[in-house]
Amino acid sequence: MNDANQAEGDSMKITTPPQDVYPSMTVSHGDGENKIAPIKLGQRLKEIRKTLGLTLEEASQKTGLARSTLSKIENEQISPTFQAMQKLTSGLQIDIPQLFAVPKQLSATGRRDITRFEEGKTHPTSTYEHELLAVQLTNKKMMPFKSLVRARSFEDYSGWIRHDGEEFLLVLEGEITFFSEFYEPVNLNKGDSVYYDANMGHMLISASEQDALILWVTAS
Amino acid sequence: MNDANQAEGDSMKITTPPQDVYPSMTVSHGDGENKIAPIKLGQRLKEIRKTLGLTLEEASQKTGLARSTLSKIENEQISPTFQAMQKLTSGLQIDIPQLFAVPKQLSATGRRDITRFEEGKTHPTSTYEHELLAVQLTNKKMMPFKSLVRARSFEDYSGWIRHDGEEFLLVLEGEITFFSEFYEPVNLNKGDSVYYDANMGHMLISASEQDALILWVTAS
DNA sequence: CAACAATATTTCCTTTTGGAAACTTATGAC
DNA sequence: GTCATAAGTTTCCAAAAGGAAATATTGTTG
Repeated sequence: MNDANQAEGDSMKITTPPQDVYPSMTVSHGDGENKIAPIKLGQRLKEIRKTLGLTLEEASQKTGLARSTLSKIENEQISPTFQAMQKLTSGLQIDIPQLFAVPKQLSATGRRDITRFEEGKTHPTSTYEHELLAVQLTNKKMMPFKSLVRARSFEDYSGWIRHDGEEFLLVLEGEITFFSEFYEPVNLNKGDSVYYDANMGHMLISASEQDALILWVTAS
Repeated sequence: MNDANQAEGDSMKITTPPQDVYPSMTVSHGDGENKIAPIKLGQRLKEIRKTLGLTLEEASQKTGLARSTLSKIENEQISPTFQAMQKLTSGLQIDIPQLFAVPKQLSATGRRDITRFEEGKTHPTSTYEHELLAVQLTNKKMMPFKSLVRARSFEDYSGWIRHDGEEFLLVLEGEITFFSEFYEPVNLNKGDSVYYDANMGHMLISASEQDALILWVTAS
């Protein structure tokens, strides 16, 4: 289906998308492989402690965990409870993500995930039917998903939807009414879109008899 | 046994978008800017499960943890072990930092920008006809735009397009062939989407007779 | 609202963790 | 080398987590 003619174009128009769109051009080649390595908690913890120049006894004092417990954790003899991990991280002044930091998330170049039509991960709720896209990639900057907005009424909701980040919404099919905390409701038809701060209360309903289909992208 | 903070529960349960949506966390190591003081792990987990539309039973299947255990974790009756948390995060496809993300409440500026169908800011090039959306908002986390893809062959380009950030693409009309540096070309039809690291060279052409229409969202 | 099904919580018991102390292994001084 | 001391590991037991099944709660249908 694809006769990829790898022919390298000579010199034509360099199609550079609108300037506003592409802030900076960084050409960096990465490995191209994005592996989620298994986390060796104990090992990692030991490294951290050593780096800090602490003995088990000192670490014990700082964290409030017993020497023996620390030893066992480091040697992977036990799996610490969340509670213990909190003591660890606060006592040693490290933050949790650091503990779990997958060594090289940095050069995450070369990731790609295709989601075919209606083959996303669906998550039905009473008012929406969400279809998550690109679910194979984690740690994304954006979260795209489609939603089937059921033809219902305002009363189906118990309050504003509100969450961190910004949201972009595009109507793919149908017609919706978009409510938001600081603005009047607006009707959005197929092709219309709205970009808003998701901390602002918002919600939407299908404005017509049929269900509406929208695309949603969120970034925090 | 149950100091149970069930109080605020009811009126707050709203249909929020899927959880992967809220990365809101410093992914990379680095400083300790993170205040991870009040983590309500159970509460947070419950939210996540709900937004994924899962029952305890289903979550149990996916994670391999017993229903009862999940329940107890969600209700903060036990402090899960690291092992349990790993099962949780891998089973539910969430990543750990996310679990600890402090839902930081920042000033909700309440910005909003509606772009009506075909009323964005157009930006024609030889290969595309871009239509920028939500142009009235500056300093956005995401840059959404539609593009009419005119390019028909590889030669229309002079090389890979490459820029900072991540990109999400959804085919609105027509059919395109998506080329990328580290993968084989793929054909994408209406409704298909792809998410990729924009540092990876990429480009696309219309695969059919007509021009294709796509939605593009970029975040850096 | 009874009856039923689906979901969530609690109980009861087994397995595992966490801690004090005993034990073992470095590291040094003499 | 012996002795002394610090660092790390293992033992043993109380306390807490994890799982199966019972119980409670919620939601649906006639």
